[in-house]
Parts: sequence; C-alpha cells; structure tokens
Amino acid sequence: MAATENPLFGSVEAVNGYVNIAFDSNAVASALIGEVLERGASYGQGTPITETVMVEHSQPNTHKAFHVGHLRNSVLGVAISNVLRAAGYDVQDANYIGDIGLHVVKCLWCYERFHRGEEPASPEARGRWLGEVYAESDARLNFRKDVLDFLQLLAGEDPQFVATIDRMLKYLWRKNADGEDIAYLLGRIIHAQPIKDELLRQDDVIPLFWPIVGDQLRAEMEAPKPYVPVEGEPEPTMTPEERLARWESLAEHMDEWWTASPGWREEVRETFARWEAQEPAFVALWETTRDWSMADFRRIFAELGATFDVWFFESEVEDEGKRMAHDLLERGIAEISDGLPVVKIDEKLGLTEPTYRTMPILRSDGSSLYSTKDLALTRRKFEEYGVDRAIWVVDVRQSLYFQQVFKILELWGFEQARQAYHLGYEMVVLPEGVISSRKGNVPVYDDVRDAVLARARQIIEEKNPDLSPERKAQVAWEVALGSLKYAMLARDNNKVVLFDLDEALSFDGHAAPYIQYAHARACRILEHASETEETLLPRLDGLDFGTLQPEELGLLQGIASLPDEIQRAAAEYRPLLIASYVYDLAKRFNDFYHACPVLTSPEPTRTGRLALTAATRRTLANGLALLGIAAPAEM
RNA sequence: GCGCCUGUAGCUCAGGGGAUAGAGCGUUGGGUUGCGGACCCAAAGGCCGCAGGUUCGAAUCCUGCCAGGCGUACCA
Repeated sequence: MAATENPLFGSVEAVNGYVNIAFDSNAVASALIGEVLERGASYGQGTPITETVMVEHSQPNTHKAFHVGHLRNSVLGVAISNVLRAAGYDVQDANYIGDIGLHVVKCLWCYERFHRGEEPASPEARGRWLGEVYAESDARLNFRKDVLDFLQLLAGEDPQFVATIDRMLKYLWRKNADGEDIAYLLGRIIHAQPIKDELLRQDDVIPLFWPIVGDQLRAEMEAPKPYVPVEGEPEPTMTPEERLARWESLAEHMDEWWTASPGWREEVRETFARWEAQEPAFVALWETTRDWSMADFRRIFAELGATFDVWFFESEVEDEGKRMAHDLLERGIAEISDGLPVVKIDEKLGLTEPTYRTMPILRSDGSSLYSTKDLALTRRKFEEYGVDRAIWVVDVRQSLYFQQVFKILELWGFEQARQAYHLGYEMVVLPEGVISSRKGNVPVYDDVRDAVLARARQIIEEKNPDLSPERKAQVAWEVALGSLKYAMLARDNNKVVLFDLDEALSFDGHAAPYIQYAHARACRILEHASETEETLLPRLDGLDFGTLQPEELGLLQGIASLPDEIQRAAAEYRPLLIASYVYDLAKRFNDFYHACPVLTSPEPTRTGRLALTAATRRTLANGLALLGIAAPAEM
C-alpha cells in the first residue's frame, strides 16, 4: 500500500473490518502545527475560487425597531459571508434597507398626527423613538381587529367567559343598546367564531360591552378555577393575569380609538397618496426621519462588526422595478387580473398543480410592492455588480415569495436568475411565543445588549478584578456580544431559535465564553512561557513530541479538521458547523490541559506542548473570527 | 387543498449509512499544596414521532401515516 511510503504514516492494519491507519505522530504533529503557525490568521482558508458571490443580509426597515429577530439575520449573514470568503470565494456583503413602503407611511402619519415636535433631543435616541411611533401607529390602526381577535380568543378558550354571556346580555339591554348587534355578538362568542367588524351596526356596542368583559376577567382572576384539561380542547394560551392585562391595555384606548380607528385608516391612505405624488414636504420629512433610523443602524452594525460593500435601498430600486413590471405587462408575461397586475406563473409554465401560484407585481393603483423592487434588485446584482451568484439571507417564510420572483425573471428571459438563491432560516421566538409588536413583547436589540453587557461586566468584576478598567470594558463587550452571537449561530438554519434572556445571561456551558475562555487560557500558558508563534515556529523541525497522549492526539485531530469544516460549512451555508467545531475544539483543549502539564513538563515535551497550545490558540481564534466572535487574550 | 420545515434525555439542541446515539442546562454526588474553578470528574436520565421498505448495517436514505409550525394574489 502506498500509504506505507508516506512519511506521515506509521502503520496500516485491518481490525474488525476497519482499516486502522497509525500515523507517525511526530511527523504529523510538527507538520500540522507548522502549517498553523506559519499561516496564522489564514489557517483553514481554502484556495481562492474565481467566483463572485453576493450575500445580501441584515435588511432592516427604517422607522422600525431593530430586535433580536434582525440580530439573527445579521449575525447569520456575517457568518455565512465570512465562511464563504474563507472557503475561497470572492464575497460581497450587501445590505438592503427597507426605507419605503406602507410601514414608513404609517409611521409618518402617526408622527405628524400625534407626535410632531416631540422627538427626543438626543440624536442617538431618535431611531428607537421612531420605532415606537411605528408600533403605536400599528396599534391604533389595528385596534378594532385586536379587540375582536381578543374577544374571539376568550370565547375559544375560556368556558367561564362564554357562560357569563347571559349576564352581559341583560346588562347591555338595560343600557339600551342595539339588540341586533348584541344577538350577533352572542352568537359569535358562543360558537367561538370570528366577529366581523363590518357586521356591527351600532358603533358603540363594543365600547359598551367592554367594561363587562373586564368585570368578568377580574372576577376570574380573583376566584381562579383550577385548570382541568379537556380532551380535544386546546390549552389556554394566556393566564388570567395576562388576559386582564391585555384587556386593560385595550380598555385604556377604547373610548377614543374604537370610533376613530376607521377614520385613521382612511388618513393613512391619503398619506400614502402624498408619498406616491412625491409631495415635497412629505419627502423632506421622510428623508429626515430615515436618517434617524440609518444613524441607529450604522451604530448597530458597527457594534456587531457587520460591514457592507454595497448598500441597497428600496427607494432606489422602486422606479426601475415599476418599469420592469410594466415591461412584463407589455410582453404579456404579466396580466391584469381583477384589476391587479399579476404574473400567473403556473399558467405560464404549464403547471397544473399549484406550485408557484400567482404573484402580484404592482398594487392595483400602480404603486410598488416588495416584489416590484426585488425584480429590479435581482437584475442589478447580476448586471451592475457582475456577481456570479447572489444569496438572499431572509427568513424562511419568504421562500415561496423568492421562488416566484426568480421564476418571473426567468420567464422574462433573465437566465442569471437561476444563480439567485434564497437562504431561508427559521424565526427567533421567545419563551412566551412569537415576537409581535401587537403583543408588545419585542426584545429590542439595545435592551438585550445592555442586559447581556451588564451581566458580563458583573462577572468580570468577580472573576478578574485586577484587569484595568479599559480592559474590563473591552472584554465585557467581547464576551457579551460573543455570547449573543453564538446563541444565534449554534442552531441550524432551519431550526427556530428560542431566545430566552435568562439563558442568554448565563455564560456557562455550551456558549461562546467557554470557547473564549479556552482561548484565554491558552494565551496565558504561552505568556507564562514567554513564547509566541514566532519563537516556536523555528523550533518545530525535527522536534520530538515523544509519545503523544490521547488528549494530544485528539487536539491535533481537531486542529487539522478546520479546513474541511470550512469547506463543508460554505457548501451547505451552515455556520452551525463552525459553531459546533470551535466548541468541540475548546473541549479538546480543556481535556488536553487537564491531562497534560505544559509548563512543568521536561524538554522537549514542554516545547512540543507549547507549540500545540499555540496552534490551538490560533485555530480557536480563526474559528471564532468566522462567526464574528472576538477571542480575548484574557477575561 | 397544495407546498416547505420540524419531531432525538425533564428542557434547549448536536449527530456526513458504520463501533456502546452525544453535549449543555437542570437534578444528585465529588474535585484547588496544580498552567486562571467562566473549569473538570461521576451518577441518573433514550421504543431517535409511528409503520413499512432499501442495505451486511438506518436517528441518518425512500414511501406512507401521526403531531406541530410556516407559506399559499395588492404586508415586507
């Protein structure tokens, strides 16, 4: 066998159907460690590939809050782009800012109508404040739906609530309300069916009804009945306390918002028309407020270490998108169906089963949709930026959407659309459920970061009080952000990330600080020995490592596998593989330094172990760097 | 209806057809005359959703079912 002639192989034998190959460990160790120390930060990287890949990620919307959901996207996008670059590709990072659209109009409507001149004086606070204004606009505009949805939820999962309907009915009749509306309400609630706003004839029937709902919820909270699971009945999604809190938050605005809400929706339509007409005053307001959000985003991306080669803005591709949409109409690829410009994709492809379905490419009033803009954006990526492949890092709920966009471009004759790839990933959810501005449970990035940072500072104070204040601050950032990022990356793309703040605040176990700690320990050992990569490298040739311990062999294997891990992670777009890899390597290093004394060992073992420590340190740092996580030398 | 995704330890998750299915958290019990205890060691805890199939061999591949999530024409 040829293997026996290779100096790296010691012996080859077959055992139990497996071929066991024993390496000449000395030769392997010094060759591998030599490569790591020589290549330094580039160890693990593949040979350059002449393919340009654009990775679009981070797409936040201006006038909205940046929350942990966006965090997953940015962190994942950065890691994928790092991994692809390390694998050898020529990578461009692109951001795509949602600076126009209905959400912007809603926010600005709410600002002009209720908050003009109230904006915070401090520039740093404005972006976030704008997000709050947007959330308020949403609450105001959806008020009626929120109220009716809540009623339906109560009706569906609270038998007590339904049982007291009778009492409510009599109460309401005494108040001389419309009997027909009450009958309708009762019918829907008893059968737990949706209540249709448009079928309510008398505008104050819900406001009249509301206090009684509150009375009932209060009574249920004060005299709770133990929960008894019933076969076939879903478990309640809210506790009595949560129900009452929800009722109170809606009751707070009931008198004003219930009757005003429909008018507000009309106002938003008018405001949207001002945007479409590009009314100068409105455009100026848009530019000002957009800058508030952008300043916030640039700060956040700097904190996250996300850099971009290209910044796209929806506002910049809107016109081109509209032109493309009209061209699709002229060529007969798109058509007007029920007044709406659409592409009937399945029909065009001759598919009988619903597959790509039908996609609207403009609103019926001719204004642009998200799809309108992505048509233009896709073309631009290939034609203007000349990329060979374009990747969209966007949550998985949009997978049909992207298939539609790319298919429409193919129908249009844009062959490169085949090199467009939507990389879907699952959502971030909280222990209490999905992130929803309606439920008011949005974990804003700044708040989460502050909480994690405070915890990191506290732990550093405990563990390493002698560090200088500057170092402590620096390390706290690196640990806090590293921990947050790792939590986002140590889960496969198609798995939901359960974001539990308590868990994010724990730096123990399978988390970034464990890996960073191993790195810091390795640094400290080298420091004690006054050795560096430079001093160790020249002494490797012919160095006798002696009989390598199992822990040393395990560590060497770990170090050796980084290049393969990078290639696979790039091929599969899975930073998780790197996240698992660095944790495993840290564990191996832990095993090593518990089993093998370094500084107290006799020469030449001491030098061999120092070299192994140096190579591990470097490999850990390189792996963490792929994830966008810092590797502090002390912590 | 159709499509996509998920189902592995109490919880959160790894697991590239191959050896006795692994981590972390939690629980129980241990560990510092030692290079930093953000650590380590040990114990307990599993019909890998169910049923077929392919294979010498399946948590992994195929088919069917069950359960949950998401998407499915003017939000982004």
